Amino acid sequence: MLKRTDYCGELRAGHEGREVVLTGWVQRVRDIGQLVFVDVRDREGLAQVVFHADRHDLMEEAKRLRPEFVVGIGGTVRRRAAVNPDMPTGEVEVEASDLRVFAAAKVPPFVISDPPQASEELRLKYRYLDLRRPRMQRNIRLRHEAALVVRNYMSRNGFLEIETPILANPTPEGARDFLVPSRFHKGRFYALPQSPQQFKQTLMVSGFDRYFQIVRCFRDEALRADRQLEFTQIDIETSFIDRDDFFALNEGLMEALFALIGRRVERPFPRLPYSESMERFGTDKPDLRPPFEIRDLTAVAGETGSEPLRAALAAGGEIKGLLVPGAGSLSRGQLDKLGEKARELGAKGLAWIRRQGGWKSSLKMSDADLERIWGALGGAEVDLALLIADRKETALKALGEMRRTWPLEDPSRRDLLKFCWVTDFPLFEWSEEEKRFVSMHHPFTSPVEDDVPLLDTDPGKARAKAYDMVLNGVELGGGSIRIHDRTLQRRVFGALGLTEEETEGKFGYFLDALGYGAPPHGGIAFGFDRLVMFLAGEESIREVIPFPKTTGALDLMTGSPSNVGEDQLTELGLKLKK
RNA sequence: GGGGUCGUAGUUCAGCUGGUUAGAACGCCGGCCUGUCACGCCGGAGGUCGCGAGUUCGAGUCUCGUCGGCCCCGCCA
Repeated sequence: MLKRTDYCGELRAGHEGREVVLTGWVQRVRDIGQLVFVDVRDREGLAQVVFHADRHDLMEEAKRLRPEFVVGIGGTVRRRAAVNPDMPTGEVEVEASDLRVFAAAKVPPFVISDPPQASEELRLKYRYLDLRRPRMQRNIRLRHEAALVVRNYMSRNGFLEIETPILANPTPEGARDFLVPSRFHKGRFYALPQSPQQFKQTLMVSGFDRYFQIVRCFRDEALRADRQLEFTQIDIETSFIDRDDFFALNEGLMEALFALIGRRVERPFPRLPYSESMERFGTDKPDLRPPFEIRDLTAVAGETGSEPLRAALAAGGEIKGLLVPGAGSLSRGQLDKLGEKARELGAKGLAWIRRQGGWKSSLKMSDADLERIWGALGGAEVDLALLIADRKETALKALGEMRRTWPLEDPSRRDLLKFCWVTDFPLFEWSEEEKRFVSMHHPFTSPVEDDVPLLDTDPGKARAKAYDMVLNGVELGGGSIRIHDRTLQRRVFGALGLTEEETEGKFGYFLDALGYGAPPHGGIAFGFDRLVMFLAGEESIREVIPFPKTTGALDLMTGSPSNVGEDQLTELGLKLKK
């Protein structure tokens, strides 16, 4: 057995004259007759190996090499006559004196190269080949390094990584559970955890004080570019917590993670209450890169003579405006397109104003009135004002979406890292489907003290001690200060419409635990895959997961999920319908 | 649950208002080539047009269904 001395991708001019042994996969063979060049690839990169005619036996063997053969090569590192500046190892090559073919390879269904020359479908079917691509090797390595940063950072800050069960209880709130039938107790089921929420809070009751875990979570919901059935969270919980200190801790974690890609992070992160985020950006995960935001024009518009605006006001609506810098030269067609988009987003219509070469607007209004609105928005000559008069939520949502998707006039803004905290979320939201309040975050989230009385009178108005960390319009993580008082926890369950029996059945042990001395505590959970995706500059979570499922929830490589035999079902006390 | 889009050599794609023998590039196979590095040159093989019905004298092309990929809405405490 040839024993490797160096990785292919690590050979440099300094290795000149050294006897080396390389192992790896054949990337490409260039046979030019009396001379054969073979590029050999391993996880660190490519190296060129050259076979000369004076070693006839070796060269004949080399001519039989094909892409993806696994080889070991012994030889001497030589400086190249003609340097290849496109290759990190381009200053040297290995003059072969030994060649071992460890394995031949079938012709691969696609060439291993970046960018991939195969559909994602094919890549997923032959994932083991796709993962050989340098880009995938880099992504998976980055994932490892990110996990290492998290573990080191958390441990340095006094946190213990503690494992929690994968076989847990179904939860009445939240996403659909993956169920696991119990063979010992037929008819009863475990559920895979949507998050270790109750366990980590229980660990706080047990006095572990500072917990974290890089942990797999499971949610049986539709898949997306940024969502998988199973995904990984950085789960964190601490006791006796000061919110400012906790925010700083998490900001420090981001600082450490983004240092992996050489990016500096501006701290502290700005904080904005949910209501402000909605008013200014029309979303609870604002992208702070675009340098413009939504303004309220309700008061100004009421003073104008515009019939449609006054009618919207009379109907209880509000008027919101978005001033888009430099967009004053849009064509009528483009403006019509925007109007159509606004209607798709649920607004009744979209009005616009611009002033290049005199006032122009879709609104019939006096110049004085236009001037008034323009002034309220602070518009300049080249800008474009967009107005929506509608129900407040509709107007904000539509303008927020326009803002979010507006192309940035300055491309360098795309590269900015704009973090923020969104705080004071509503505790509950009304579920039309279930005709009851449901937790916006989760049922263990503490209400803001002042709003506790609202639990009985007007639950929809109660605010929560919940927070999200948002980066460039992407939710990286969310958490809250938890309820550590048993009585308050019961009241919240009550407000959610859970009966005494349900509460006892699903959360009995937990309420009991809270009764034995629970410290004030809180925490957060980050989407680890999304973070790595951001670090890697990828558009899909599947690019940072070695073996992901398709959006149809299939594993194209293994064929999972699969059918099971009657025996196996019977043993579990299960019978398939139909 | 809903909407959009795609499916044609091994791969990535082209294929017009339905009409002769379904093309290109890359890859693959064979030959030549002593400094290549997307090597080059010459030659060759390779197709269930995802699958199933239907319309038609005739379907890769039109219709319906179905399977699969991707994106979005709902959903994702």
